[in-house]
Amino acid sequence: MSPSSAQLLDSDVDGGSQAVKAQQRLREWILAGDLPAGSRIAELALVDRLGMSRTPIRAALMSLGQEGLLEALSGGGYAVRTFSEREVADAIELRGTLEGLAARLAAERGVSPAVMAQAGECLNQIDQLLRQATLDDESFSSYVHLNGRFHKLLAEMANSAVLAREIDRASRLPFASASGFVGVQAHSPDARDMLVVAQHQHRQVLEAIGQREAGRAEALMREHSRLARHNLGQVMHNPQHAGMPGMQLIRNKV
Amino acid sequence: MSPSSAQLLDSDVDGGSQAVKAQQRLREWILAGDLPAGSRIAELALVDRLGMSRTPIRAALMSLGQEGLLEALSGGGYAVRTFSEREVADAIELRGTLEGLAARLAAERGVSPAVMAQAGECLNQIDQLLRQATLDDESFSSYVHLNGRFHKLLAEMANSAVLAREIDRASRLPFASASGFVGVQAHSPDARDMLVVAQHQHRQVLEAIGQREAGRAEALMREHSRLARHNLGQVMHNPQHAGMPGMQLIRNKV
DNA sequence: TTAGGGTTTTCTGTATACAAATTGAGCGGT
DNA sequence: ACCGCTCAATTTGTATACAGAAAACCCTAA
Repeated sequence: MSPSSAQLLDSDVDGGSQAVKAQQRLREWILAGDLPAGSRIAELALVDRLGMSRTPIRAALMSLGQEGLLEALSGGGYAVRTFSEREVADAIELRGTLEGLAARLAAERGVSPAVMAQAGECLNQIDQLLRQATLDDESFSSYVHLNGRFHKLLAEMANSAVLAREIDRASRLPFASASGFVGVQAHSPDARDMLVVAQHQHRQVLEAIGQREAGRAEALMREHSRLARHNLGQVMHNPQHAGMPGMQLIRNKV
Repeated sequence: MSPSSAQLLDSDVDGGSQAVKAQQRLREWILAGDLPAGSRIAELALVDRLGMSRTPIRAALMSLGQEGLLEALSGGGYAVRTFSEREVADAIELRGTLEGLAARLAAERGVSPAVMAQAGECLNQIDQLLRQATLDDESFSSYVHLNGRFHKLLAEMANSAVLAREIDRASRLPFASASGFVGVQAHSPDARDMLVVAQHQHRQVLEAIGQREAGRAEALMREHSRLARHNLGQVMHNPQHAGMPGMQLIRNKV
């Protein structure tokens, strides 16, 4: 993985600036539920916990605010935001729509053989992973990694910086990301089957892009995001919410 | 208009905090071309020009960076960003896709009669405006205002905070916004005709949403954004680039 | 003349000090 | 008992001072 793109890897190596470090650690805390949701976050408390001055902390809070994890309060300051089930569903739909647009543009404009080969290799590795009848935790972890890589490649296939940027943004919310709910379903009986379906869609999308079938590529990518939405519904009706980073931020009612 | 949403109105009343003021004035300067594009923006120079300390200036720069008007440089700091014609086209396509999603969701979920009435009234006012055979500058200004209002209402019809937020974001880039190119074409001979076409699409979309025709609503909204793209092409091939705020940021070649 | 290296200068990132504003509690009135 | 007001304490927003790093510059050598 490239060091420039701070993926979902927690407690990565300490990023260059204090502000980046603060942003990373704060994001971890928010997703882990270590910060109370709804009430204002006192900056001075973070000064103690993070061991740095208010300046980089304020910068990090601002970034996380524009990222959507924090909401700006009227009187100033920020609070950890919570999401209704429908808001999460909308975020997934939004990501699916953007990825659909990327797939369509990729099909319309054509993709360099090198990138297509990379994506194909990525899918081959997933195929190899799914060859096992039962998957252990490590396999799921590998799948999450490969799946993220495939989606990232797909976003780059459109060769559009603005679109790639926006897809990245929409995938920032952990429950909206491409592999957000994969880990949650890991211990479900039909967990592997779901990955098989997802992988089939991956293949179809890549084929559609290769064949320059723009409409089909877009529709497939949209449908692909429905898997995440399905998983969301499953999870919300079962109290096994543990396992995913940002699950605490999804409030059951109201 | 609500004071909370800082629309496209330049030199609005001085916003509460210094940081907001800095953001507004910097945005104006960037869009007007008062800041050199490409090279690093020295914060100290802004301290002189804005008459405030570096702290709120840095906050404003960070916001404008995440807004897309500035790009973060490797060695730190920011530079005014420029856009290729294709990047602008992509930004328009992105906005159209998001607005299409909003229209589809609005049709699927249904819209309260109150909001539908507001949108209808908005279109009636546009109709009244277009009743004139020739439009003066004030009429175009009114159209821009009403058009922005309609698009904003449409974004709210989906009743999705995340989507509305993203549409607002995608419309921040002036040349990607719904009424970005309207003012440019104001003195074109077929300027009014184009507004007539746009208004027809407005009516069709609203009708589709009212009839719960989700697919049609989405397709119409996407097609509606193609008008902006058409205008982009027109403008890029004619050297009448003056008139629009952020036109300097679109580079002709490379 | 040009390339390279070292030095100086400027700039960004961070810490801290200060001011304005908001929140909360305590108190008095109805 | 409840509502409103005042005042104090905490908190955010801003200004400034400092440290490290990047960049520009100049000087030297080939």
